[in-house]
Formats: sequence, C-alpha cells, structure tokens
Amino acid sequence: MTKRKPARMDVVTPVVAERELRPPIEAIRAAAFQQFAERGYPVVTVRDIMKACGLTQGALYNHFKSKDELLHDIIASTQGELERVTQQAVAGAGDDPRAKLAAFVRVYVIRHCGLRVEALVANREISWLDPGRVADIRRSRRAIRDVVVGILAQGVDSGLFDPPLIGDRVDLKAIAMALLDQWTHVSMWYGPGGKITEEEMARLYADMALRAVGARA
Amino acid sequence: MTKRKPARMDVVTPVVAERELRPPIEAIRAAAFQQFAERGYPVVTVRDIMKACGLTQGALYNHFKSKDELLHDIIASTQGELERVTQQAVAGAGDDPRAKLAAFVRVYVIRHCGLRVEALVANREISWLDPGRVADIRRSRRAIRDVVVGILAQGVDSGLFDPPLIGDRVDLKAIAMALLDQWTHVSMWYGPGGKITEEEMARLYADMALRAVGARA
DNA sequence: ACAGCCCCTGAACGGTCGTTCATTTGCCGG
DNA sequence: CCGGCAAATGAACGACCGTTCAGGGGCTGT
Repeated sequence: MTKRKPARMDVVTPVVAERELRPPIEAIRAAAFQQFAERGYPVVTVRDIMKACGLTQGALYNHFKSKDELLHDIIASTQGELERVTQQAVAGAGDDPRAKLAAFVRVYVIRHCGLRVEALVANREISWLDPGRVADIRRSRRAIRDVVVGILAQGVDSGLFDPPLIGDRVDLKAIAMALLDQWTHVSMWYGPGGKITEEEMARLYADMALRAVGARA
Repeated sequence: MTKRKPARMDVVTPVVAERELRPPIEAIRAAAFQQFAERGYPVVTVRDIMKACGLTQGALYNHFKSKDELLHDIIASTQGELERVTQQAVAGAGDDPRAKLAAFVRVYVIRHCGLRVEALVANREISWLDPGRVADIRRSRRAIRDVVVGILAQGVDSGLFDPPLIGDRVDLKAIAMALLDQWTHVSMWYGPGGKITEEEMARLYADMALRAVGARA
C-alpha cells in the first residue's frame, strides 16, 4: 500500500529502513524466493514478484536478464552455501567418522528446518531451469553426496561403521542417497510451531543415521 | 505421425493393437501421467496431452471436466492403491512388528522403484490441485503414516523396538515421517538401469529402518 | 435404412504470460 | 545549475493458456 519512492531520504539512512532491503535487486531476490517457495516457479509471475516489492513488471529486467536467470541466481547461491557450511562442519569435527557424520547431519538438518523456504526452492524448482543452468547445481549436489560417502568409507575402513549389505557388498552411494533424502525432506513437514526444536530434530536424525550405518557405541 | 482413425477395425481386435490403450480415457490418463511426471503439471498443456494420444485439445472435455480433475483422478487412484497394498502387506505379515515393518518397507519401496512415474506425480504435483481436491489425498497419506506409527508403537510396547529419544520421550510420528521420506524418495534417484535390483533396494531400506528403530535381533 | 448418440474436430474466446521499449523520473558529479 | 545516466514506468506485443461450442462423422439398435 505505501507508495515507495526511489527513496534516498538522507545521508544517514534510518536504521528501521535498513530492513527494507535497500538495494532493489536484493528486494527482488527476497520476494522471488518467498513466492517461488510458496507457490512454485511456473505459477509465480514476474508481475507477482515485482508487485511484492513495490515495483512494476518492467523493472525486473534492469537487474536480471530473464525470470529464468533470477531462479538460477537464487538456487545457485543457496546450494553453494549449503555445500560450504557442510564441508566446514565436517572439517571442524575432528577425525572420528562418527563425529563427522553427526556434525554433518546436525548442520544439514538444522539448515533444512530453519531455511525451509530456501531448501524447498532449491530442491523442487530446479527442474524448471534451462538444461544448461542446472549442470552446476547438480555438480554441487553430487559434491555434497560425496562428502557423505567419504565419511561412510572412512567409517567402514576403520571398522567403526558396519552398514547393511546388498548381497555381499556395501553400496555406500545408495546409503548416502537414502540418508540425504531423509535429511533433505524435513523441510517438507517440520514446522517451528511444533513441539520439537531444530536441535532435537538434528539429534534425532543423527541418532537414526548412526544406527542405520551400524556405528559402534 | 500415423493418423489414428476412431479405430474399431474388427470384432477380434488384433493383439498388437491391444497395447494402444483402446478406451481413449485410458490413453489420456496414461499420456497425462507420463507428461506430468516428466515436466510437471503447470507446464504441460492440454494440447500436449491430447497430441500425445493422437487427439485434439477439445476431446479432453468429453472425459474430464477440467485439467485439474484429470490430475486429481490420476493422483487419487495411485494414492489409493498405495494405501491398499501397504495395509494388505502389513496384514499378511503375522504379529511380529519387525516382520510387519519389513513387509511394509518392502512393498512401499518396490512400488516406488517400479512405479517411479506415479510416485513422482503423486508426491510432487499435489500442490497444484484445488484446495478442495487435495483433502482426500492428504487423508490417505496420513492413513499410511499412521500404519507405520502403529507398527512402531506395537514394537515399543512389546519391547522389540528401542527407538531414539527426543529428550526423554519417543516421538513415533517424527520417526515415521523420517522413514517415509526416505522410502518415498527412492523414486527420485533409483533407476532400473543400475546395479541394484528392486528387491535389493527393499532389503537395504528394511535393514536401515530396523536398525534406526532399534529392533532387537 | 434411419434416427440417435457418442465422440472428435478445430476455430474461437477471454485471459495471462514473459519480455520489450519509448518515455519519464530523480539523482549525481562537475 | 545543468547535462548525463541509471533505473522505473506502463502500454504494447506476440504467444499461448484452459475452456467452450457449433459442426460433423461413424457406430449401434431397431
């Protein structure tokens, strides 16, 4: 409702107005994020996004080449940060693969509880991307999976993990996929309103994972 | 390419032509199924679906009231059958909750490996449905979850399961959700081309589930 | 043989989409 | 104070959407 003049107001920008995402490009990103998460990329129109941040349709194209580029921008930054924080968590967890796995799960699950919106967008909306643009997202996802596979492999080699077999072989990739599916999709049903805190969720999922891979007590 | 006359051909319909899904309504369902799975409900047009089964746009409305009703028809039948086969599997597994859980996982996972398309549609496309139409789908999903919760509760009561705690309480609903997420999303990455058979997948997932809930050997 | 009916056709409708663009706005350095 | 420029406007464009409907077979029962 409040008309939004281009807004320069003062040399000292009021602190309250800080939260209004001053660079319009950030406002667009934020608005698109929320709308994509709530309703899905194909049904959210450029007009929707721009109205949500007090601009008109045409202004989008001063900042992004297309609606598609906007989505890619959003997903890529989210995915990149996920890759970064998980690798960092594992690196800071010492040598024990059990601690590494627990640290990974904790960061991953908490992130998917708290940033439900981002997780949802990144996981559900990739398919709308140009084939060319989706490649680097898939690469990042494979990289994250390989971190898990690496932890599992170390655990098996050191005799600390005793994962279930397929026939007479272990398929660490399949196990990693199964676990990641489980962790990723907390974002689909966890609500901060419930009785369980994010920290409790993280612990529950870590427990289940350690049990599933047969971690020694 | 091949023009498709209304096709009645003979009293004895050739066996080869059997596979062409004679009742057009079935052809529409099948075509819609595949297209929704591959590209997603909002971007698949009525014209796409009808062209895929050799008809024109308008013919859809001889069989369905709207595109929305078509999606609901597809999802509801898939979901209903899933509910049926899982309940049946549990009922035929005897009294031991470990056997019940294993039987449930087996049916559920194999179904999601083999009917990847259906599973994908049912799980990804509900959000496009009218709010009114989605209610019974959600009910069915809750029913399936409650079957799992029931099995877990029986296992805990009988001392055969020792699931991870949240604080000092068990939250069987959260555990059931976590497991179901894991089982559901095999449809997102399992490919029949790989080295693992559906049966092996089922066994792997059952193993992981039994471990996760702390089933006694 | 003919009526009746089911079903398909394909043009048409009203809307909305992503995107473009000429025009206007308001800030900035000098 | 002014010229330049980044950025917003909002009308316009062409395409395509879901849906409707008048018209036209070919089948079936009598």
